[in-house]
Amino acid sequence: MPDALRRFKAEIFQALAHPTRIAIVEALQEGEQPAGSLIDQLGLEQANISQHLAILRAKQVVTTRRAGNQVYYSLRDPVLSQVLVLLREYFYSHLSESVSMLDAMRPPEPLRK
Amino acid sequence: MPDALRRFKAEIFQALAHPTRIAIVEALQEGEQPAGSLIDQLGLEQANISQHLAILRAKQVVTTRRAGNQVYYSLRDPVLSQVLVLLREYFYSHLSESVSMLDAMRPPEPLRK
DNA sequence: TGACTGTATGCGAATATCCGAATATTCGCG
DNA sequence: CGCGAATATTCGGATATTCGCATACAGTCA
Repeated sequence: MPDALRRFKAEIFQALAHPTRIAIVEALQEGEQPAGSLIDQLGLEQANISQHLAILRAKQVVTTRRAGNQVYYSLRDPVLSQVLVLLREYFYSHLSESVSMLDAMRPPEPLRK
Repeated sequence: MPDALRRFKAEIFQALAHPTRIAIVEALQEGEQPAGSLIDQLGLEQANISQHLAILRAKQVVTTRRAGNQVYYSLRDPVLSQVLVLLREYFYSHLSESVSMLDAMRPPEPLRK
């Protein structure tokens, strides 16, 4: 039985395991927003954001509401917000190691090839 | 600046985005354990667990302590534990949809090929 | 209907993840 | 040193993610 729970948690983590999707969730913390507004804020390709939204939808992290032309997105449960808050504290409480981890991890695009 | 934070969170989520790694973290909630003990509990290949442990180490989710022959693993910060607790509540509070999501998502290996 | 805005989906290529099998490494002991 | 136990790393192939581009779909308004 707890195996299903573990798979479930893994799915949720996977849904959140991308900077763009985290940005989306953060933006939705302020309240529901139409997709277009998210696209503006994040400044990425419309199709790309829509794909990430599809993932969040599939994992039921967000819910949608259609209003005429637009689709409003919102977080399904504020608990997900809390998770992000916890991780922010975690990040700052281990700031130095955390940063070095990020550095080490993704040679984050060479300044110039 | 918050971009680094988002990348950091994504890395952590990614680290946790696998049932085996969740099982490891759950096991470590009870306290530190040597790798061999984890292998016994989870009943998976030694190499496989070691690979997952390497990932958790790289993302600094766990820390290690060497004692002679063995390597003891422990959670670096209990906040990660709390995250799992929050998700458990989340899971149960949306139980029916959650289960159907799991079903829908991964036809979880057909009973017989 | 047709044109237009907003959103979603399909496809292909580059990259990353996962697992098993084989091989290394490290430590303690005789 | 050389062996055995505990743990780590490497490699290869199958599968999954991510992205850009092109296209499809839905709703509104004239």
